[in-house]
Amino acid sequence: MYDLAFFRANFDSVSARLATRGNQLSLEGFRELDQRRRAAIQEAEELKAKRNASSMEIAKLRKQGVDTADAQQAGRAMGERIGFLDEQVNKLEDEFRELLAGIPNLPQESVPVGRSEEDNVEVRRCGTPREFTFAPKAHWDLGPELGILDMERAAKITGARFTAYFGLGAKLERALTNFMVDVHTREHGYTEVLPPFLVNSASLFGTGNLPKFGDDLFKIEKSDLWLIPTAEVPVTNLFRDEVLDAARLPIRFCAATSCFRSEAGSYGRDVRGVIRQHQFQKVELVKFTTPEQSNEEHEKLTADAEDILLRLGLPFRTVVLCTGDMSFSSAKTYDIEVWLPGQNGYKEISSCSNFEAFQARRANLRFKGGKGKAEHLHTINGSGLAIGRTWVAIIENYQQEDGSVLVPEALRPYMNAERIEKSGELR
RNA sequence: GGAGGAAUGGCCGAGCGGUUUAAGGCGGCGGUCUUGAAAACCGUUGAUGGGGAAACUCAUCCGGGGGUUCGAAUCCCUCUUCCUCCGCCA
Repeated sequence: MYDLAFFRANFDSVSARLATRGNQLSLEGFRELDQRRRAAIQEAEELKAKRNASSMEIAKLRKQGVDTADAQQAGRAMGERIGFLDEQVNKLEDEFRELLAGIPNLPQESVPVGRSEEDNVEVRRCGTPREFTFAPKAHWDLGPELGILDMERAAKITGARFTAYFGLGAKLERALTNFMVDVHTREHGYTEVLPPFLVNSASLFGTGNLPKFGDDLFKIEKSDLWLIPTAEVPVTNLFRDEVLDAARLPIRFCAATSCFRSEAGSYGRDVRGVIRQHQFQKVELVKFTTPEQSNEEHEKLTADAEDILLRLGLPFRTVVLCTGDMSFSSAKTYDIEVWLPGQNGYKEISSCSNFEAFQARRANLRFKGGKGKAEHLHTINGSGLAIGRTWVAIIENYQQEDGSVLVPEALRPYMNAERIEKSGELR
């Protein structure tokens, strides 16, 4: 979100750059609205100044025992007019807020201009997809065969797009979470945080999910609480309405949470397996930085996420999203895509974005150096990584001809097993 | 869930209808003194919006929202959060 002064001063350039995202801004009415707002403010404030002076006068006269009925009558009339004008100003400012809150972030200069996924640009590729000497299976076949994954029973107890894990399958999910959090906290300098999984709507406004994208979320009935779609929401809002000491920046947080998404409008996409679920686990990385630090910290955060894939020996590629494919709040986004033999292609496993001051303005996140004024900080976040999709990548990439799955070296201490084999527990 | 108490600037804290134009302290910043520092002393201090080229000036802000009044940090209503006690409970 932009503040009004910035928007007013830069309307034309903002408008031109937003066009590259496929957004059309209508200039209509904007200047006229602005004019009316300022006129109402001016008249109201002049009247308020008058009323203040008159009240002081009344106080003085009454001390002297003079009758002030006429002055009080005049004051009452002024009060009525002020009330009317204040109401006008509030209405106009609400209109502005709504207008400004609905405008997406500006893409950085380095973001390729494009219209869809097709126009994203690959920036690097690591590891080589394995050559199988047999036909590799997809996880939706392999998981049930191993007795570690049951989607049908999960559909019974809850519904479509939910799943249940058993035995070493459940343990693999837990091992991945611990492994990722350990690497990020011990070696990448992040502080672990365990936030609430439910948030209020002010938090969702802060990250840009509300007011436009409420349909993607699950809401708790009869309350102002929503299930988090990602840990980004509670963690980014930790410092909402606060002014942080510049010396503390950058602040790096790492949070493992469940995530809940309604997936409205994704019918027919990724319907098989556990690629797209209403509930999934994710380790999220969130940074608060100064404007000067943010690009470098964004690159580092992306590398921190990639490091998990390197350690697990999973092939991946990283793409920079084009202007038309970026999310509402982002100024620049890298997607990391892992190789999945079951799909014979790369699939998104992490999305790392620099939001610059966009979320900071909405959530009123500020920092202050020694002498200067408080200014909005920059926020960055990315998955490090999505647990469910990493689970899929391991099952599919490490499958053996006999139907078992080899556990990657890095995970063995967490699994206390070298291999996932058929379990008799689930029939 | 019940009964009480509380919320004031970056922090602590006074004020409880009209010189509050929010006291005082801490912290921060600047200065005096000092070889330097500390201490002491002096000065200074927030946010948002309007007008102005600027100096500056006006308005708003005492948890949020509403009300009473010529005038509200102060009185009334309401919501939120925190504290104490009781009840229930991982």
